Amino acid sequence: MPTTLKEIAEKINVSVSTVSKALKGYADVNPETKKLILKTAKEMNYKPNSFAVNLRTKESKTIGLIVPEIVHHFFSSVIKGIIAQAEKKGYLVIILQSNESYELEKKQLELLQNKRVDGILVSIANGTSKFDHFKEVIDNDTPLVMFDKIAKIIDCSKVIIDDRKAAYEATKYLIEIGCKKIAHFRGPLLPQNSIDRFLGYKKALEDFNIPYDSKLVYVLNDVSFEEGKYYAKKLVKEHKNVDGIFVNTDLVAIGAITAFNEMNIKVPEDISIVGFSNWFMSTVVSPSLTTINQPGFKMGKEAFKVLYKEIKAKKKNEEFRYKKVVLDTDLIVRNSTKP
Amino acid sequence: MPTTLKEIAEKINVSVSTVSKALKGYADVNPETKKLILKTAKEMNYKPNSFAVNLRTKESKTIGLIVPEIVHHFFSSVIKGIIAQAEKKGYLVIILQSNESYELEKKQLELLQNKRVDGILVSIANGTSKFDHFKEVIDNDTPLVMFDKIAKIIDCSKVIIDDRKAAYEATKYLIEIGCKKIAHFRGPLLPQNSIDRFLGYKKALEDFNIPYDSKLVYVLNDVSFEEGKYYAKKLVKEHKNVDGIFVNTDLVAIGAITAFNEMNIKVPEDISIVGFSNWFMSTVVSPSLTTINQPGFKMGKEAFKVLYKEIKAKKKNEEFRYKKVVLDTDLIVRNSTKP
DNA sequence: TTTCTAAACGAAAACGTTTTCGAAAATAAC
DNA sequence: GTTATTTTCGAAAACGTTTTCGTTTAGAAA
Repeated sequence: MPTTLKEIAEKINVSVSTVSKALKGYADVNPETKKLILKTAKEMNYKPNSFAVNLRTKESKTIGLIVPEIVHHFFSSVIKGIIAQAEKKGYLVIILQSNESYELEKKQLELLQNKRVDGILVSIANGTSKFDHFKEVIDNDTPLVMFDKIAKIIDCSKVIIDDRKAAYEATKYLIEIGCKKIAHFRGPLLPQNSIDRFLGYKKALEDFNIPYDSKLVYVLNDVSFEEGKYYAKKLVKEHKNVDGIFVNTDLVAIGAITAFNEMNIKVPEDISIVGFSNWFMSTVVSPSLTTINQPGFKMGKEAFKVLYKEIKAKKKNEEFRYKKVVLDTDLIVRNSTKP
Repeated sequence: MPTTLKEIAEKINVSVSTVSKALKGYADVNPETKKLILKTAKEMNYKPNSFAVNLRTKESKTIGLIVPEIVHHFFSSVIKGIIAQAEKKGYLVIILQSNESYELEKKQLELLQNKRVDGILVSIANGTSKFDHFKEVIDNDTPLVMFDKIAKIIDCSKVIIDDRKAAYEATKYLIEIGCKKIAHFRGPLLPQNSIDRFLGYKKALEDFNIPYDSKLVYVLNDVSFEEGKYYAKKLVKEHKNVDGIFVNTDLVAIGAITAFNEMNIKVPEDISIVGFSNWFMSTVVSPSLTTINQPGFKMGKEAFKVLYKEIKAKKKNEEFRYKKVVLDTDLIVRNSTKP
């Protein structure tokens, strides 16, 4: 039903080639005929068939994106940034969610490659400990950029924050306001960022001469509100005099606050809490949560920018060096930490 | 670089047609040769070129999705549902956000059509008051399904909740617990769902013989936390003895609660508040928010299911009747309303 | 006049698949 | 042995572009 080059060509008695060239601004077409072609193309409401264009040019102007979870303040902010930046450059974004599962992640990576997207953005699932599926993508010459949850072992471009430094700052702040016994609710064992946040926490303790106690570190599985509640209760059962917690994620910290409220343990008077990510929710919870601001929207934009450059470079067969972009974070002090 | 049918064919001295037919399970190919073809295809790691398949079959196994905003608990739940259901059927989802803008929405609808997606899911922007761009899509024979924020005037399939009924229930509950003077923070004037919620509120007042006062209805613009705070303050300045508010959206209701907390107005003792949507945040705010549960994930799944049927029907040239799916909501009582 | 250059156009191949249709070979029916 | 049928295969068109390369024509240069 939609108009094709052929139909335009027949209507005004020129060849398909000439129509195509006129539309694409080639020099070897008479200004008069060009004008005529443009006019009739508009009249006939011509829209290039993207399927044919894709086949011919071997690119789809589409990228793939895999995130562990969509219903998540940080990731949805990243997604928003990616889509916004991609649209500026004429790219569309196909989104998939791995649900923190290695199997799904692997399958979806194949899906996207079979669809022949021009590039892939990915934030790695918690369940992923093998990384060959990423290597395959890179070997297949599909540009790949990792963001937020990355694999150190894989050689590709990355857009991240300095989790270790941010965690250090958070813990340091707890120490500075006078906390003596500081616990840590850490993320699962595998993801790089929960490792780094843990290391930042540990380093801060060392630097300020607070003995590190592995019993004060609790390992979360699904990083949920419920787990925050559960481990807060567990913490007060198992330890006395804990006066500070650095928590891997806001959602968990909020769960902890809720538990403390229920147990009539005063935040921040009895215990100070620092979260991570600056979810919107953290301004709303009572007491509001001191946390590390993690710039999701900006991370999304940056991630696409890096990917875009790789796509362009690959197209022109240019040399390309992998980039590592580290975004700034900052500590946002609210009411879950004593002054 | 990737293997093509031709390369397989040459390797084992059969024609391209035979290879294609073997791979697609046609009956007219010898079991022996079929086995050989399948084997070599696997060996050569053959993956069909989706660009060519798209061109040939005139379908992309991809749908488009336009939402007003991605960083939004309800919409991200819907997105999750859509992607999950689409993946089950082998479809991928391209996501765009209109930012509540008519201009963007229109442009993005064209974008998706030019990309020749197999179908489009859309939730209408607040800024949209003309609907011709949707008519065009339908006239172009692209399956279109609206969800949540729909246009009554456009004849197409829709997946919604009964906003009017839900709002009626919410208001009725406020009346039943003894509220006498009930305000309403309504959404913008254009979207159908804020109209319907307002009408439900009004009807409940009438049915229970509470005089309707238009001055108690405040019209929000961007439906934000800040607006919730702003109008809560405005409300207490302009009116005495308001003892209940039905708010268009949880986010706004939470803004209102925050404002009341700051003003030392007790919720629910002085004033009861009911929100709408059941954002996760509503369990966390203090006091937790009584609200209407709006099943986002399910709505996403249903919306895709309806679209899928239309795509199939169109492909087979079958007759198709537009569907209207209405999902159940329920009132969730928490602590922002007195018992 | 002849030769050369430039402008304008079109033929055709190519991208990789799907599917129709006809042909050949093999088998069955008579 | 002939005819009819089934099985198996491949040629070729088609999807709609893009782009190379050759051809024609007109004008400039000699």
